[in-house]
Amino acid sequence: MYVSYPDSSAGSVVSRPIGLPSEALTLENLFASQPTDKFAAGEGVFWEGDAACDLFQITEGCVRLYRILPDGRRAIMGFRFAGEMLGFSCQTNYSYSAEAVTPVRLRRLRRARIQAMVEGAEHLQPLLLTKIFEEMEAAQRHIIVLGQLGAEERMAHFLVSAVRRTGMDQKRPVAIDLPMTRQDIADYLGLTIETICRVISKFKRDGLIALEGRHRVVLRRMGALQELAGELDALGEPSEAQAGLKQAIAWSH
Amino acid sequence: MYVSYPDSSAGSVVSRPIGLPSEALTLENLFASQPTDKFAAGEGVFWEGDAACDLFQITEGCVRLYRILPDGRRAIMGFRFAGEMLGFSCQTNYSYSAEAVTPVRLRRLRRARIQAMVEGAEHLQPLLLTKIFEEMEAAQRHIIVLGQLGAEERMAHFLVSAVRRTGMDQKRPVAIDLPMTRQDIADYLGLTIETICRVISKFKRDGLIALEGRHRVVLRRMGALQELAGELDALGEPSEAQAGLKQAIAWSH
DNA sequence: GCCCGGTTGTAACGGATCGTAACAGAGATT
DNA sequence: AATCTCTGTTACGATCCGTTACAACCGGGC
Repeated sequence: MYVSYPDSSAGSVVSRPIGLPSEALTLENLFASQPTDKFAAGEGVFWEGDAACDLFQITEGCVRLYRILPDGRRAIMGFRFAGEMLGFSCQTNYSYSAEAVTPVRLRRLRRARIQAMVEGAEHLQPLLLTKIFEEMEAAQRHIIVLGQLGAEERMAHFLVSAVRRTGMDQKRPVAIDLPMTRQDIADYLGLTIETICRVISKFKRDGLIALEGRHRVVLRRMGALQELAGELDALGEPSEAQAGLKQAIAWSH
Repeated sequence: MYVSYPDSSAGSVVSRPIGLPSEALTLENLFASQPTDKFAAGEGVFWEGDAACDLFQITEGCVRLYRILPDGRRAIMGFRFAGEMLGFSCQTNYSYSAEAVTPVRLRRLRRARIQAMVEGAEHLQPLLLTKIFEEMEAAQRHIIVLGQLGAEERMAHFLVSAVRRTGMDQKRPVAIDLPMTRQDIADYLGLTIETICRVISKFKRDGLIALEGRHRVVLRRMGALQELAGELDALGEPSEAQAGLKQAIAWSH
């Protein structure tokens, strides 16, 4: 059962379930009441430089975020999977383009709408800050990966990091989907596609991983991979969301 | 002439000049009323993991921000020069250490104090967001430099970027100070000290730069350097502060 | 001035990564 | 099933950058 509130922006309405404490007015709940858009694999969601009017939550599929350099090189800034959000760290205009890697469903929230809601629900502000801080931490980890790690270390970090995001943890025989292409991984890790392939092959030879088709990897020796990755994730990734939230609350109140 | 307000945290007070329009309550003005701390070259200001209670503005000198990896490698996340601020993108705890490169003077603001002030002066919030967005943009540029550019391109970007920060622009014979060591530059650009030296020597041979002692560089052919850097800075660096401010205002109101 | 230590510069070498190209495989189309 | 196309894989030579070693420079202290 839902109730509608008039929205101060553009005459649209905002719905939320009644009977829940106002603490349940989370970003997730806000997104939940939005319709879902569909994108085919390879389709663009928005482009670098577009006015950043919307925030997004991926319902299904995988999205790549990237920038194209003047000379044509592509730098992938990150990936977003089902359940994750994007757009929070952008200013007036998106600082990267977003493209569907797989078929994607997503919900979008107008910024103007969120801004209006913050007026009446102050506890929303820290939730926004949380998201920004999370993206900042991810960017800093990325900087370290690109600046300090070798090819194998980068790949190991990428795999371990992918497992972390799925929630399942530590257990030895974990299988994950890597829906993006090798080229995507290369552009994300600052390497070439051939180096990606070579490293994957080496991991396979050494028994660290096994491949089940192109886009599915079994991580057979998580310990070894984590060691290769340099325990870099241990610095704040698991409790990231909690720490971010805690801080965001401290910030705005 | 100043007036004091009770501060909700720990019995301290907040001062600001009276008689000015409230728009003059900028971060700069807040810092201006703080005493300055002194640090000798090499001295630490704070350490990664410390509770992030303070924001800082450098009054004089240069500070390096870095993280130490488990295996001892050092990743320099950035430098801060006189007039610049730091600490905004950190959560409950600092995500990097800060060390004086040269003798440094800085002013510090307690976070709790700023938070309290935001209550009574809503227009402060967008100023904080601006700073966070600026650091996010810098991080994204850094990611592209480390992931996509070669050694010469990285160095060219570093030099051009340093000129941009001083304010003076485009004019051919520009001389800048690089107070940090070659090792610092190497750890910032993800290269070794020898590669830094090689590239600097090559730039000198090719007439792109001239050296006046170790820590002073004359950029003789800015055009060539900018071209090498891949016009990467053109993507938002000059108007960064304005765009950030504009967005931050939109965000919080 | 002189010494001394740390920083910086130079060179030679080796290894990691890149670029090209040829091939293999999977999925789509006919 | 046959073909086509795109992606992925492997091999090999080229290049870039890291490693090692050592010399030169600079600044501070005596």
